[in-house]
Amino acid sequence: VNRPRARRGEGEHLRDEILEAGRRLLVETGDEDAVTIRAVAREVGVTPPAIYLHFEDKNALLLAVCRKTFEALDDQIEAAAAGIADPLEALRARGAAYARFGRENPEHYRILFMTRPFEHDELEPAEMTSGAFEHHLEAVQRACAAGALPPSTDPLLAAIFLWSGVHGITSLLIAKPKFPWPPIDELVDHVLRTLVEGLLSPGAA
Amino acid sequence: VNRPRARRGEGEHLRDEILEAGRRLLVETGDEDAVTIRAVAREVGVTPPAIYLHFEDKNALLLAVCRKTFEALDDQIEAAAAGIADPLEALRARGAAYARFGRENPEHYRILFMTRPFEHDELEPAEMTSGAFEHHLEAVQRACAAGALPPSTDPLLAAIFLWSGVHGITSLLIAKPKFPWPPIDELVDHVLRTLVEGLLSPGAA
DNA sequence: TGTACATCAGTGAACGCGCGTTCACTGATGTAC
DNA sequence: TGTACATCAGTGAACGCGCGTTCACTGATGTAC
Repeated sequence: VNRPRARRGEGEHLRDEILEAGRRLLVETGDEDAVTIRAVAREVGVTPPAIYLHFEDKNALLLAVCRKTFEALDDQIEAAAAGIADPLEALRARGAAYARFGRENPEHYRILFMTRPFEHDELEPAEMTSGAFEHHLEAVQRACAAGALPPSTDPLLAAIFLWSGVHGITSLLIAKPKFPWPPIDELVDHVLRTLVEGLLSPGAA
Repeated sequence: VNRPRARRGEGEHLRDEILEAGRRLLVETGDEDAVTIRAVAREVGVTPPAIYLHFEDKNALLLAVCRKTFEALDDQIEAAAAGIADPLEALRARGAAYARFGRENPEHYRILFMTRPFEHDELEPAEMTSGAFEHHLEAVQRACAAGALPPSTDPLLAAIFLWSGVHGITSLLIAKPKFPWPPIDELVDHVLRTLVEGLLSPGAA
């Protein structure tokens, strides 16, 4: 519970340490409720009131942790799809990256997509997602423009369909770890392919 | 905080009242954490220690509430599919009933499918689901037997695919109420139809 | 029919705990002169 | 170069709260004789 005090201009440094400690607590305890002001302070090696120098309250702290995580998710998806020319392949790669992120960071995924929205979050709708959904929608639109999806396809509906499908398997794997799942990699791959098949069917307007 | 004491054999009556109060708290507060021993006792009109006459601890109480809810979900799905001859229609009707349950009982759905599994739950895997997944799997197998799905279909994979797809849209609607969803009934219907289209595609082995 | 007594559903008070948040403060860092 | 002083990143103690759980108890209900 001892640590060097920051120099004059280095208040921001502690802010970063606090965020990182919040992230670490989430990962190590696997419990959103474990991220308390006091636990974070303990983790950083600082007294609880020091947190308030950098965050208005507990909610603001959690919100900041989430925003950081959203950026990481978006980055990983963009990186996975970069350089893939075929638009359907790109959609599958994006979905695979999304599912992988969820399985590698289950507690972050949980807080992003499986918990009740925060109380005072005017930023939920779009700002909060750091544009990840917009990027996804654009990828679907590119597939439509390339003629890779049926002409009757509504890009927004198709994008939501894919998102909810990938989210479905990702979140079930997290929520029901004891369910007798078949081999998980094959399962996720099968789901991704079958989802895209559904979009390709001319029956689904 | 006054209520008539139960007669000799009527201890079970209070047990039911406790479960019902737990369910009500979940619905009214919309917060799993609001279901505390003390809050339930307050709701029933009894002192906290009285809860322990009927449940070993807080976990056992929550578990009992969940089991009750699982039964309700299973019942509603079975009722929705009863009397539908066409096996694909039956699958769609089951999915629609599942999604409806989630939207009408968001907090129950959350506790059933979106929260961390409890600590000492040897019953998670199958007993906990009250056979709901088994019933779903049987419905898929009937569709296979009737030749309504491609012969290469693996019933277990197909059942998980449908479950995760319906769960996906259901849980996203609950977790992201502020997202600019298109009209919800049409959206859910579209997702259900497109999921089944995916299964029908011969490409998805 | 009457009475002593066992049963058992529930009470009331208390325990120790960790939480979010506040407040007055301290003491090293950098600056003005 | 030296010193008084403002700044500001943090401390330490305390607040009131609700929680899960325990323990010794009470008092109406039903039963044995």
